Amino acid sequence: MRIATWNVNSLKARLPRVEEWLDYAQPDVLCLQETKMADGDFPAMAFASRGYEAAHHGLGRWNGVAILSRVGLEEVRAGFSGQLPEQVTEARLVSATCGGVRVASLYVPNGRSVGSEHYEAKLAWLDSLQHHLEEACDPAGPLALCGDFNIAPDDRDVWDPSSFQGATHVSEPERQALKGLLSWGLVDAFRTRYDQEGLFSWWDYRAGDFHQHRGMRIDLILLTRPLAERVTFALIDRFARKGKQPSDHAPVLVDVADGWRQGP
DNA sequence: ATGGTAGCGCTGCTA
Repeated sequence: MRIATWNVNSLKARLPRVEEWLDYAQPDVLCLQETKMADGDFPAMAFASRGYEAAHHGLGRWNGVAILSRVGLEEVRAGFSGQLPEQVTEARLVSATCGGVRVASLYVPNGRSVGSEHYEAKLAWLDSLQHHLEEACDPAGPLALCGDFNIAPDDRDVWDPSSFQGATHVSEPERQALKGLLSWGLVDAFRTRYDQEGLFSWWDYRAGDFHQHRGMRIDLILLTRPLAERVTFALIDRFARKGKQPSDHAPVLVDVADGWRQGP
């Protein structure tokens, strides 16, 4: 099964690029973030015509997450476990079961600056995600947590660690929150295949950062062990960051070999 | 150079 994630920075602006990418990358499941649209504007037909069912959770001009699947889409849920619909004020998490895998598409708050109220809200959101895992998920089951985590797991995931002193995305509390998710029973799938530095998934639009190789790896696919043990291929598709009207993020994909379905 | 670009939507916010 090929599982992918992509922060598209407006699905309206990016739809032609997403359609093109679906056609050549052929993911079985694609998680999208920052669709920046309400559910009523979601272009479901563009995906249905390619064989993808879709679940979208969006409230308007900010955030917005979706899951596209051509291997089934069941038990769709927006927000955290136990969260009532009226408690969901930002569209940052949607989950569904696709081909036997519980898939979550998530968009962690940016945090803006360390110590700000937005930063505290980011840490609180990550804490809610941790509780969601503990209450609603099973580390022994097939689970894929995909999305824009707005955290670079390690110094090798940023272009220049010294220039990120005191910045968000690399602070110790953020990295500890990510480690908490991993300790629960998740594996950073990309790192099962590559250990080099300088492999990024996001580059600021400004100052020519992409062409200067100034980026960060903040878009992650976290898999429970039954899936992580069967990763055969992983890729950050930098070609999708080039050309006409690219997102500032590249898609990330992993292939998981069959066999994890076999239970005891 | 404390800069720069993109998206939304129409003013300034978000990233």
